[in-house]
Amino acid sequence: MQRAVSDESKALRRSQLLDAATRVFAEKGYHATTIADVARAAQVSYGSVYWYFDSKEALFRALMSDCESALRDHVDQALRTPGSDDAMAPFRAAVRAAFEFFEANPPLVKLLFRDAQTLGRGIEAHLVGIYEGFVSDIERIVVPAQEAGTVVDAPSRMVAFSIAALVGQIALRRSSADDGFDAGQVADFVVNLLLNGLKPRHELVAWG
Amino acid sequence: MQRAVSDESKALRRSQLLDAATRVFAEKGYHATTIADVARAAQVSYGSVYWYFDSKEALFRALMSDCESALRDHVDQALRTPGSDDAMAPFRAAVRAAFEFFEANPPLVKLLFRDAQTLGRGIEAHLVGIYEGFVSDIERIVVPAQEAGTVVDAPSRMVAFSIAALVGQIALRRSSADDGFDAGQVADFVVNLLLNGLKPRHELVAWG
Amino acid sequence: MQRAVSDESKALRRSQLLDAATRVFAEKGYHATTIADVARAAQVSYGSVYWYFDSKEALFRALMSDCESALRDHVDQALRTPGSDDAMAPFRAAVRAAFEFFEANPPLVKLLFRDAQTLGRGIEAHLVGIYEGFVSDIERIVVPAQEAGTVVDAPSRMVAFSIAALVGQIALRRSSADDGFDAGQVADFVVNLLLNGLKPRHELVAWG
Amino acid sequence: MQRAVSDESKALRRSQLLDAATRVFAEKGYHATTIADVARAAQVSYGSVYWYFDSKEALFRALMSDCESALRDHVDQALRTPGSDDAMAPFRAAVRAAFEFFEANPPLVKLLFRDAQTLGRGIEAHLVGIYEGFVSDIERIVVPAQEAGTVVDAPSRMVAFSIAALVGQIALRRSSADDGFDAGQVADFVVNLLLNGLKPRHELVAWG
DNA sequence: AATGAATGAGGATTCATTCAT
DNA sequence: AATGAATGAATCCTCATTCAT
Repeated sequence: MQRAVSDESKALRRSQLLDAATRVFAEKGYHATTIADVARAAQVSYGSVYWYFDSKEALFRALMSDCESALRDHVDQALRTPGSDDAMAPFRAAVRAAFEFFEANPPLVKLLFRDAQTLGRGIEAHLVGIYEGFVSDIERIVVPAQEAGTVVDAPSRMVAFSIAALVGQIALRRSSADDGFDAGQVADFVVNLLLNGLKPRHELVAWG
Repeated sequence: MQRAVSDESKALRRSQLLDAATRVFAEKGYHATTIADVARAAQVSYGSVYWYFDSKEALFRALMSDCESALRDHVDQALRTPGSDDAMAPFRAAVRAAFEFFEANPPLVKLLFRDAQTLGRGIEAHLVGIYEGFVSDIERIVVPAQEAGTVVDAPSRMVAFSIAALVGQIALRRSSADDGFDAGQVADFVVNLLLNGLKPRHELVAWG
Repeated sequence: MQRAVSDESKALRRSQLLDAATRVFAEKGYHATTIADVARAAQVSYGSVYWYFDSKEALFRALMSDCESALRDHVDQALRTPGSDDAMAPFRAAVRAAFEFFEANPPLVKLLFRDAQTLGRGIEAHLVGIYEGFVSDIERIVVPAQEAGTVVDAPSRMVAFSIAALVGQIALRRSSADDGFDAGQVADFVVNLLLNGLKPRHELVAWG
Repeated sequence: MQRAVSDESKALRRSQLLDAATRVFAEKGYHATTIADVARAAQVSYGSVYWYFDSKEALFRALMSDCESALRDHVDQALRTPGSDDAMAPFRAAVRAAFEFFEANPPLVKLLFRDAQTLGRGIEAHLVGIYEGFVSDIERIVVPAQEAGTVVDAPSRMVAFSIAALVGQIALRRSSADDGFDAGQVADFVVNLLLNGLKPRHELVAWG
C-alpha cells in the first residue's frame, strides 16, 4: 500500500516536472533553458530534478517520447472514429488530427520541430527516430490510399515526408507568432492543399 | 589608395570568416559552435573574429542577411529568365528556384530553418524579419496568380506561408539526411504538389 | 529483553555496514566513495547509514578504529605465543605478525596507509593518533631489544618509525598490485632486512 | 623575437601555476583542492588555469611528471659526482640523494607518495608508471652491487622496492609532522639501516 | 590589424545531509 | 528503525568577450 502511494507520488512529481520542463523548454529553447529554470517552474529544489532524471538531456528525451506517444494516440483515435465512407476519409482525418493536436499543444510543436534539431549527435539519433516514426505512421495511411487510387502514385515515403513537413512547419510558425488566421481555417486550407495537391486525377475537393 | 587595398583586404577576410562560420554553424549548430571553432575554420587567430564582428550574435546575423540576399537574388533571377507564357510559369519558376537554391546550399538551409529559431529574443526578431521577407517575396508572386485565377483564392499570406513552409522544411530534412531521392524528382514532386494543391479549378498538372 | 535483542540487532547492522564500507572505501578510495555506494554494498537503504553513523567521516573513523584494534590484537597474540628463547624472538614475531595481518587484510592496508592521509584537518588528527599508536606499540618492543643490546642504539622512536614505514609501505604496494613474489618470501626478506639493518654488531641473520 | 618572448612568458606563467599548484595540492590534498584555490595561490584568474592545463587532472599529471624529472636529475647528478672507491659508494650516494631531495621538497613528497594513490583509475596508471620508474632507477644501482657481492642476493626488484618504500615513507612522515630528528641524522640512519640490512656478509657499516 | 593570453560569469552535475512518512 | 525523496552548497569546466602587445 505504502508502496503504491509512493509510486503514485513519484509518478506525479515526475509528470509535474515534465510539464514544467515542457513549458520552459518551449519558451526559451533547449540551450537557453537551465536546470534551475525547470526546477523553479516546477517549484521543486534544484537537485530534485536529478532525482527524477539523469541529466538535462535525459529530461528532454523523456519529453520527446511523451510528445510522440501523445501525438500517436491522438491520431490513432481519430482514425478509429467512424467518419464518411469516402476513400479519402482516413487520410483527411489523420492530417486534421495531427494539425489539431499541434494547435492544441504549442509547446510540443516547438520541442518536436524546433529544438529537436539543434542537439548533439547522440540525442539526435533518438529524435530522428521519433520523427521517422511520425512519418512512418503517415506512410501507413498513404499507401492504402495510393492503392485505392486516391493519392498520387509517387514514392510513399516522399509523400509522407511532405505531409509531415507541411503540417509540422505550419504548426511551428503558428506556435511562434500569431498569423491572424483561425485554426479551423488553416486546417481546412492545409488539408485541402494536401488532398488536392496529392490527387492523381481531376476529382478536386471544393475549397472551403 | 592604400585605403582601397585595405578595404578590399578587409572585405576579403570578412567573407572568409563568413564562409567558415557558415560551415561550422551549419555543422554543429549555433549554440554548440564556439568562436574558437570559427577562427580555426577560417584559419585566423582567436581574437580576430572580433575585429570583423562585434559578437557571436552579430556574426550570425550577418550570415543570415547574406543568406537572405543570396536567396532573393537567385529567385529574382529565375523570375527574370523568360519561360513559357503560361500564367503559372512565374509561380512554378519561383518555387523551383527556391528549392534549387536550398538544395545547392545545405548549410544555409540549416542556418535559416533550424538555428534561426533557437536563439534569444533579441536576435529572433531580426530573423523573423528575414523569414517574413521570404514569405512576402512569395506572396508577391501569389497575388497576381490569384488575380489571374490560377491560384486558389485563399488569403495570400496563408498561401505564401504554406509554400515557404513546405519548401523550407523539405529542404531542411534533405540537408540533414539522405532520403534516397533525386533532387530533380523531389523538386518536381513539390512543385506539382503545390501547383495542384493550390489550383482553384480542375486544371491539374500532369505528374512528372 | 527486547532491548537486548534490539541492541544485538543494531550492532549487527552496524557491523554489516562497517564491512561493506571497508570494501567500498578500499576499492574506490575515501573521496570517490559515496554514501549511496556504501548503502548499496550493505544492502540497506540510502538514509539508513545515518541511523548508525553521524556522517561519512564518522563512518570512516569507526572503520579506522576497528583496523587499529584488530591489528593490535593480532600483534599482541603473536607476542604472547611462546617462541624461541632468542632475544630477537619477540621482535621478529611482531614484525612478522604485522606483515601477516596486512597481507591478510588488503582493504585495511589501503584504508590505513593510503586514505588516512588524504583527509581534512579534523579527521587527520584522529588518524595520526592511530598511526602513532601503531608506532608506539613497535617502540615498546624495540626498547627492550635495545637494552638487551640486540638492536642498534639509535633513538627508539626513529627505529620504530622506520619499521612501521617499511612494513606498511610494502604491504600497501602489494595490496595494490601483484609484484609476483610470495607473501612468505617477502615477509622473510623484510624481517631479515630489518633484523640485519638494525643489528648493532656482526651477528647477522642468515638470509633465507 | 616576439615569439620567443611569448614562449618564455608562457612557460613562465605555466611554471608559476605549477609552483602554486604544488603548494596547494601538497597542503590540502588533491581532492580538497579546488581550481579556485590554485588560481588564487598563483594570483591568476580562475579561467587562466584552463588556458595552461586541460583539466585538474592534467595539472596534477604535469606536476607529477615534473617531480619525477627533478628527482631523477638529482639522483643522477649525485651518481656522477665522484666519491670514494668503495663498491658501496654509488649505492650510498643514491639513497642519500633521494632522501635529501625529498627532505628539500616536502610538497613533492606528499604529492608523489600520498595523493598519487587516491586518484581514479585513468590517472593511476600514469602515476604507477612514475613510481615504477623510480623503482627501476634504484634497481639499476642494486644489480651491479649484487654482482659485486656487496648486496644480498635477493630478487633485485624486491630489494629496490623495499628501498623505495622505506625512503619514500620516511620522507612522507617527516613532511607531515616534525618528528624532532635532524635530517642528516635520519639520512644516516636510513642509509645504514639499508646498507646493513642488505649486506650479504658480516661487513657491517659502523653506526653514525 | 592581428594575436593569443586573461577574465569571470554561467551552468550542469554530484553528493552529504536532512526530513517527512 | 527504515526508507527514499528533497535540498542546495560546492565544484569542475566552458566560452563569449576584453585587452595588452
